[in-house]
Amino acid sequence: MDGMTTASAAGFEVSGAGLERKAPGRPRSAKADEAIIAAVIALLKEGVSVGNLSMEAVAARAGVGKATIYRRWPNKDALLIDTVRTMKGPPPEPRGESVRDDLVMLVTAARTKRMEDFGRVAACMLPEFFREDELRKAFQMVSEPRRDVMRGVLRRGVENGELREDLDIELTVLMLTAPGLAQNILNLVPNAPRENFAELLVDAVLRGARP
Amino acid sequence: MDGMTTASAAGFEVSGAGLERKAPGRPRSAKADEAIIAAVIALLKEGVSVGNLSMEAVAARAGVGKATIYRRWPNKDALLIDTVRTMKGPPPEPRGESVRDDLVMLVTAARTKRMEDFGRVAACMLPEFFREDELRKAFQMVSEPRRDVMRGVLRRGVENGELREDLDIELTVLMLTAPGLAQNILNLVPNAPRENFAELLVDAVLRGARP
Amino acid sequence: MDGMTTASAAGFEVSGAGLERKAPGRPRSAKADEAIIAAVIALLKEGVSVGNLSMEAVAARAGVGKATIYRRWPNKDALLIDTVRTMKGPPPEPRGESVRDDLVMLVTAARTKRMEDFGRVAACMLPEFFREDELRKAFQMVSEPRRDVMRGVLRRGVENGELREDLDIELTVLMLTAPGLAQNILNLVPNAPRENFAELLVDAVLRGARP
Amino acid sequence: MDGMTTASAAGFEVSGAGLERKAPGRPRSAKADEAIIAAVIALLKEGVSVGNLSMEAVAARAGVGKATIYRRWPNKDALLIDTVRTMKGPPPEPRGESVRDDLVMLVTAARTKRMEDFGRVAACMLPEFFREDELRKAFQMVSEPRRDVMRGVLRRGVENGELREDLDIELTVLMLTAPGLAQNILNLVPNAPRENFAELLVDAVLRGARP
DNA sequence: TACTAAGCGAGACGGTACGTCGCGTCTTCTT
DNA sequence: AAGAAGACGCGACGTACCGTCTCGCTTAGTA
Repeated sequence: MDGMTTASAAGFEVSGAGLERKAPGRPRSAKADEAIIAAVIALLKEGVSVGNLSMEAVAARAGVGKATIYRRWPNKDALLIDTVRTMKGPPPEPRGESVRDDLVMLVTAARTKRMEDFGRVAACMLPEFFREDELRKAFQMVSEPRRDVMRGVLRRGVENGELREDLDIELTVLMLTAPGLAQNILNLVPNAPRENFAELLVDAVLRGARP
Repeated sequence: MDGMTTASAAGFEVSGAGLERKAPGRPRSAKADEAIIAAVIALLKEGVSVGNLSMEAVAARAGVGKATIYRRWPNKDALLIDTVRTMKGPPPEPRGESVRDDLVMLVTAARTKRMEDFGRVAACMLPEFFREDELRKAFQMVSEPRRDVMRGVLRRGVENGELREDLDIELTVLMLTAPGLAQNILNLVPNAPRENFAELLVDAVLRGARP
Repeated sequence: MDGMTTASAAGFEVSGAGLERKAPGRPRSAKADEAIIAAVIALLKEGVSVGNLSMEAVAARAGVGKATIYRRWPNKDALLIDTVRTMKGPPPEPRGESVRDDLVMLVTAARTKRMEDFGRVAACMLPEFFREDELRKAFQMVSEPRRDVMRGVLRRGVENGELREDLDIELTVLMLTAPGLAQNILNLVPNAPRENFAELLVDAVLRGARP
Repeated sequence: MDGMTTASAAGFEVSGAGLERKAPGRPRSAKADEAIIAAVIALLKEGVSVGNLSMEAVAARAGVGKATIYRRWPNKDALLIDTVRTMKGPPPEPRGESVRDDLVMLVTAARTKRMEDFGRVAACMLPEFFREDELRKAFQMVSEPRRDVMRGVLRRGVENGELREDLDIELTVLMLTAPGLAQNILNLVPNAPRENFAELLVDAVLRGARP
């Protein structure tokens, strides 16, 4: 699902099918796919809030007809989900030496410029989550691979004795992830530490997670 | 809140003046203020997402003309800010016995039904924060008093030796607050602990915060 | 009805009562009456069409509260009727020498600058006539005295042999009045004569009205 | 009218171009054009005054979105102009036998039920003429063809000796047209003749127009 | 002199309509 | 069949006035 280039699997659906017959008629233009996603990202970077991001503007910016967008995504939400997916890219791979270094790397990776842009878009979709639970799930799936990597690191730490045996993995994931979210996506807590944030956070968590 | 009864101080303004002459003309109806806020809350509770929450519907529900809303708030955002302020109510007061108990109480208080409703609305405003920084600040001000209470508890713990002398207070506040946000407002992390969440979180944090 | 100065008889009513007891309380300000009518006229002269003439603007221009207007006139129509009445003033008096000269004078008097302003306002009320027949009647009453003068001149002409014995007086009044209306009020016929209009019209009509 | 089928040439513009390339995109629906005009006429016939004629009501009655109206006409005036044009239809053709009969026919034709409806609408637009001179001209153009027919008849009468050689054609047109206007559009003169109005008027005018 | 009742400027009130914008769909011609 | 273009029905936006209703303050005549 991560490696696909066309948007056809979006809209909350999983492509499912194995070998489909080649469809008749003119094939969809891959160029259009990219132009559309790029247009969304460009507009968002220019400061257009998602509420103000109109499909009309996206189409115009991408040099594409509105129908071409709706042929690929059933609505604005689905388009945004795929945009988010594209922005995130593949999860980082831990080096595997010390648990602390890996966690610092993972927490840091969640706070790059790229992820800030991602957060910007993500935040814009939150309101819709209350309306459309499918959308929320689709969004969670975008981040799940990264959390899985972190779970792996923590499990490794428990196994090799670096971390307490009875460590609550899910809670620890949340403790390591949520502060970054609150900063990136919400930017809600005004005067939280910004320098060495990852180290500070990981150390604070590990202090209570060691045996 | 803060003692002000009319909504006129909302919309990002501070009333400022001390004893102003009574404004001429018919005064604004306090009944309308309340009816409008109540209508917003009612509609949100009925499952209307903020994106779908129309000023027209609010006016109709409140039995009020649209102009009466716009006379008080310049736009939907400002109205929602005030709604949020109203929904939150005053911050809880810690008992002052053990730091752990106070923190558990504070974290729990952030996860009541009332706060969930609050989160629902808050989430809907996030997108606008990127457009309008004033709005973000206004929103942060709504939550700041609660965070101040938590800071007080932590400082007390540092002073009486219950907590490490070099504890990073802001980081700890973030660690105690963010996971709840991520659950309440974002509900983004699917399988995080839900039972005894407050105890589990506080204990995990304290384990690394004790001397 | 023509000589009254206050607007109290407007709104399609006739004052009726003879000697009323002086009402208690503060009496209505004659200054306000005048200021309101003057404001309407001023605004209309500035090119505000009646459709765009808002009671709010009238009140502001007159330095008067809206209620002060509505205390005197039940609605915009009634106010306009009275404005029209004021603009017209009393009908002219014929000299009584030759029928032709009197008619020329009367036709001319209907085309002064003052009457053009009147026409401007009058035109603006026409649409309402289809809605409110009372309004039409009230308006007709404003012009009736002038037409009565013309009827008198024509009847005198018939009696003293200047005009045909079987002259249709009403039709002749219409023939002498309507062209001026069509020019003044409607300005609908683009290239009709404008110089010596009154003489030309009266002579053309009389040519067929002499014995 | 004038052969144009879509409303696109209305709104005070002249289509101008000769053979334009077909515009891209979905063409405007001719059905909508008709439905909108029909809705206006229907509403007016039901007694809705033009002041009370809301675009919203027109859209609803025509089963059309408001934007569809505004895509064709810039405002209510332009829509009414086109409605008026539609209501009027082509000018009547004189038989060409006697001048008197032709004039009676023309004056009569200006007083049919259809023309009364027309007058009803026309009256409603008068107020706007003072604001928007373009509108007045557009309106005059609607009636001009009919006046041209009448000018033709009068000129023929002058040429064949039925009418005075020095007859003022424009003035005579006005004398024959204005009384009907004053009755139809204004209904301002209360007790003017209504039976045989056309014959009476034409005879009165001709009495002074014969050699 | 104080009381009472209405008028007054100001402006908020519940409404209705405005003209605009964006949604997601449709209909045209072109590639 | 997909594409660009753009019209379609719908519904919300924020504004402007309507005619009504409070406000606190004159401004008279009556007590």
